[in-house]
Amino acid sequence: MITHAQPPGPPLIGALLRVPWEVVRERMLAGLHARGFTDLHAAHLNVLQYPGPDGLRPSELAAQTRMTKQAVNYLLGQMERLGYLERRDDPADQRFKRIHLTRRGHRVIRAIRAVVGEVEAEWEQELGPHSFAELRELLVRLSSLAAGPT
Amino acid sequence: MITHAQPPGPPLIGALLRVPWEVVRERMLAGLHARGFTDLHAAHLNVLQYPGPDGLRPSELAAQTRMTKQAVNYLLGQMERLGYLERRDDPADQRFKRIHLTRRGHRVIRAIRAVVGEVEAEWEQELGPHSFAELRELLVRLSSLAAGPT
DNA sequence: ATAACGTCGTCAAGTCACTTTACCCGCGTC
DNA sequence: GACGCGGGTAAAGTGACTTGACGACGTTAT
Repeated sequence: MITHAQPPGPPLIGALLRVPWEVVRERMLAGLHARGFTDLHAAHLNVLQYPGPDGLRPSELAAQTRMTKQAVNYLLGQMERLGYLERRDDPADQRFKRIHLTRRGHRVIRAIRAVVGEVEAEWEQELGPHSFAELRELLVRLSSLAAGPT
Repeated sequence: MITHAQPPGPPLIGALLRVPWEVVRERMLAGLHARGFTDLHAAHLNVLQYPGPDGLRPSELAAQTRMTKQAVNYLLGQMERLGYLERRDDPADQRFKRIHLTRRGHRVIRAIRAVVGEVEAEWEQELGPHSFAELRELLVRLSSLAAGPT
């Protein structure tokens, strides 16, 4: 432990959000590997991020994840080869494609939710049920106004 | 807006932490660019992350940011060339180096805190002072037990 | 004293997740 | 039927890393 010349000041909301978020992210990846999905990397979590890519067009997913459509397609190509999803033609419009999760893909989504559920349970235990419920509700409000302050 | 066959379930704590964190991260970078620090990229924020690298050894910073020391050194080299910091020999032990922020480096740290302060003020306005204070306190508890559950 | 050892910082090469640029292909419009 | 547009994709280039190796310094054992 080192004390600095100038005090760091109060903890910033940036660090306060970053630290738990990184914990969740690491637990997700470790949990997937532990459940046998050893061929998934951290980058693939971006494609699987809530609520999942099933039924979306690649461009929609790109907009949602704030990546270029090429970057998304690069990851989709890998995950298709690994058997997690398929890119089929949209029957209504031949210009579009639709992402369809395979059974394995759906299992991954469930696995992620299970892992996050574990983390939530641990935190609920540590913070107490009341505090944890309050935290969740505040985060819901925060992330809804952060996403679209309509 | 598309409704899916299977309901997405309640919003996961992962997404709830990720969305606001990404907002903060984007605001930090945009704020630095707006204040004239246009030569900093997203990766440099990892080096500057709370409470900042001043006085640390490269290895300590690597451990803190969970990067390899080579990755940290790569970024430190860039930021040294850009005039944000210097790597000097530790006077007590010639094996070590110490990171010293330059004046410009200290200005960046202050700029980041100012930007995050703006975001905090906005969120406090939207959530109300009481709710925001509660959110911060809960996040402090959460990220302290996430970091080291001693 | 000096030799062995353990880290720290760093150089070099390789890898991976992207970005940039460009193109083709359906569909709707003029 | 030519046109424009937007979506998906292929190819090359870039940046942020990882992996592997190594010399320098200080600490410990001989």
